[in-house]
Amino acid sequence: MSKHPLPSNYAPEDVETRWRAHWQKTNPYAYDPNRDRDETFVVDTPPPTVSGSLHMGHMFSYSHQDFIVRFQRMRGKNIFFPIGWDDNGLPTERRVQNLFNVKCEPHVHYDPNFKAERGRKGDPQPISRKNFIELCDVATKEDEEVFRHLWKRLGMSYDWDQEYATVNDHCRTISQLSFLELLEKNEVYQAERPVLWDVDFRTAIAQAELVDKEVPSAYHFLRFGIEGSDEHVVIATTRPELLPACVAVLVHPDDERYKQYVGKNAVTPLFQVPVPIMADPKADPEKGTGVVMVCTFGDQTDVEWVKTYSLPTRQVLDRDGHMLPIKFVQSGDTEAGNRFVSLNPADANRNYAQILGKYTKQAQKLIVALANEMAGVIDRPKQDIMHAVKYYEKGERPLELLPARQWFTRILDHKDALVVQGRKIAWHPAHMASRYENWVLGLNQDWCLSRQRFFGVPIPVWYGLGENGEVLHDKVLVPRADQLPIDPLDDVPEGFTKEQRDVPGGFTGDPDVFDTWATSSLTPQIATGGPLNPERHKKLFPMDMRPQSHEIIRTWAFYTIVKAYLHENQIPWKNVVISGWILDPDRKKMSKSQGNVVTPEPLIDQFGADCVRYWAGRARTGVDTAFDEQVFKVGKRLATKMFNAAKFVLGRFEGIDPALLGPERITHETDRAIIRELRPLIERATTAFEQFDYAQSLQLTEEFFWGTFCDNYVELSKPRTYEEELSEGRLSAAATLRLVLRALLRMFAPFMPFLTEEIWHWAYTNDADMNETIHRSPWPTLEEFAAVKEPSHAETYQIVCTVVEAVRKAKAEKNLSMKAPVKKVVVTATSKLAAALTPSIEDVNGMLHIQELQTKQEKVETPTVDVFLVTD
RNA sequence: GGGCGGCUAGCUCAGCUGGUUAGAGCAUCUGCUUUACACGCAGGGGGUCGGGGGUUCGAAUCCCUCGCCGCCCACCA
Repeated sequence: MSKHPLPSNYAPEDVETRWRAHWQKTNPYAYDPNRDRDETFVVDTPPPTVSGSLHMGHMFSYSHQDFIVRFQRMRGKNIFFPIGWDDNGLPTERRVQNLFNVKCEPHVHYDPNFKAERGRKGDPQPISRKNFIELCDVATKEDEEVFRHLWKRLGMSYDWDQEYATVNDHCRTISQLSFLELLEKNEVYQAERPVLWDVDFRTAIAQAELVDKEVPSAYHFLRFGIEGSDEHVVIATTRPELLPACVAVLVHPDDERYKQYVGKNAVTPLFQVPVPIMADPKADPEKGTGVVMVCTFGDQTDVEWVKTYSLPTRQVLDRDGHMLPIKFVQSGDTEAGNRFVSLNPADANRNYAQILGKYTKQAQKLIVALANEMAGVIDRPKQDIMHAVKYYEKGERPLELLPARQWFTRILDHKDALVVQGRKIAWHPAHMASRYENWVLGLNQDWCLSRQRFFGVPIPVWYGLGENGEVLHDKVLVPRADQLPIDPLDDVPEGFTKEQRDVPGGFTGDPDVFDTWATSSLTPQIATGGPLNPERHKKLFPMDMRPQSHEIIRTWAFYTIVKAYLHENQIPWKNVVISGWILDPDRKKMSKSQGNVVTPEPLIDQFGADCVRYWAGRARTGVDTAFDEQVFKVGKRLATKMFNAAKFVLGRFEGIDPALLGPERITHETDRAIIRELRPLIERATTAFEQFDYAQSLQLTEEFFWGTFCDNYVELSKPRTYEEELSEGRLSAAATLRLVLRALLRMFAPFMPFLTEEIWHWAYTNDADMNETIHRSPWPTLEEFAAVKEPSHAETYQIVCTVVEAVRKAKAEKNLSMKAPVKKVVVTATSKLAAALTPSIEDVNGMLHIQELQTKQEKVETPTVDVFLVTD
């Protein structure tokens, strides 16, 4: 690329396209594996979910990462900043099903010759999990391209050689290795127990994936008879359809209303099932009627009570949320399976027949209708309420609790240790640490790892089969590490042949896949190579920074901390940097379902990537920000200003031998004074950035650039730069302009990488060497300006600005042009100060066209300025 | 119910390890063709820093309390 002629107008499209292409060729962001760890800054990049939609939040939070990375790079750090794509999970499954009209059937075998057909008509074609995953690869490749394109346009400084996708062999191997290691350490285990179950996705989920939704509901007041008497108690329930699963009735031990019934049996309405009435302090007399029916899998408390009192298990829902077949039998018949003792089996069975096979919601309607028809069941009219119900975050119907065999990772045992780990990490902003801690302390279940889905990393185990073909869950067959990744539905365990699959005495593969977080929690190991590349892992882990948003503290951050702890007793990174959300102007979260999403690319088209990044840079860590297009306009103005200012400044020193423009040439009072102002800016902007506060750094730099530099200094120095002779004053001004702009450009570079690179190459690099880049140039330091002497008075710059302001104000009040001549300005100051200021006051004269200057020497604390305008 | 965060000019936000008349940008008003930039420049108006207590010579900044708003979690008979 040859040096570009100075364009007359700032056209972001042109500038950005050229530099994007140039960086693509020169790869200035490559990671150097040979440099030491203490010179390296390691980022645990968030892999975006590629099958999800692109939105403003992406550009927002990814810009934040890049600011910090670019700063660290300019500080001389070797940057490890990989990029990954998260393709696991439900969004991809759904996309592939629609795209190719297929469905995954875990028990169909792999067909190596299978060819998918886009937009195929007819019924979905059943294919094996392996074939399905191959299709996911095809689809996600296309989705990745969309993100890759955006990241490049946005100017993300990734090392594109360190790219990964969470579904590729490497990631599946890392994920399966992690599982096997934790299995060996007894940190994962399988158990059959009630789990949170989504009836649409037909899978178990983890506590971290729960969300509450406020939904309309109602209390139904049902009369339970007291066995052997005419009395009854009334219970209030929101789930009358679970009545067949009722196994006990509880009251508070001190509740005078019901004390007399404890020890007796209640009889459920409609089904006439006798159940014990027991006293339990957890029964709240204030809630409902103070009487609670315990259903085997009603809610978490029910599950606890069933366990505490060894109550019988009555499963009434299947995995789709339908009412299971149940038979009510006479007392004396054995109660087993779904046979429950009833005082009146005939009525009970007739009533149950009405709801058999129905989905819960419909069953509820029917059972309420039935109760209303029958005398003595309903005690009083239902009471409508709104209450929060647990949902899977991606689900559309309420979760149920169902008994199922699942794999779990132990986390309850490690709660305290995990809190300690969290405290070893610096959270930015700091208060985000309490979100983590809150979450850890509130955990009440181990991490459910297995999902009854298809697209994901397979759980790498098989089970032996018994004589009768029953699955022997105790007989877990594991692969060797060097066999990974495996799919137990296609691969065969050692010591078996493929003919022995699913036959008595043979083996069967675990049909489940991991929770996507089981893999995502390993992004550090995926990037370093983890156990597959111990040398490199040791060098890069723990990492320096994890950037992410706050809603996934309980998932991504938490699980990553869990894995690092369980595997290595380590923290995964030293810093977590949290980005907020983009809210729409009404302060609602922008999301696709809300229809308030602004798509990213048109904004880049309109304003340029630098402006979009500027917009992101204005938001502090962790702070949710209302989307405000005004900010883009401000960014655009800043870019234009920078473009114009740079062009001008460059013209002021162009053609002068750079050897004459070093810091030692800065001899003039005003010039030394602005350098004195620049020093604290460099210090503060640097400190802010070191503390991950990019927004503060940007704000300080912007203020200095616009106010101190452009509006005042450039004007003050202008007359001297137009002198014909290469006088000391002119050289001093030219050197100052050159060096201050050079520092400011670098301080803007992390935010506006395209424009700053452009300007950098106009003036600050060797023409021949196009490998030079502002992005690998050193971040400004005080040492650069060490050769510049202090001004003779510490407050010169401020006082000069006061004088300027006074003159400007006087002119503005008379509606005069700034170039209107001023008859006289009198600055009253102490003699020492007046003497010190004289050279700078000369600059003011030149700038504001003052005909006569007087410095009056008096003993005043602060200088005063009197302005005498020309009056006709 | 618990936790966290926020409430500062019309709007979006800084400031909050206590210290001169509380800041910026946008918006608004008055001017200015000033040879880098009208995508500019200068100047003005506009806030009892959510309410109420307290500590202090001094509080937007510290403490207490109340009120809204948001997020997270728990309970959900």
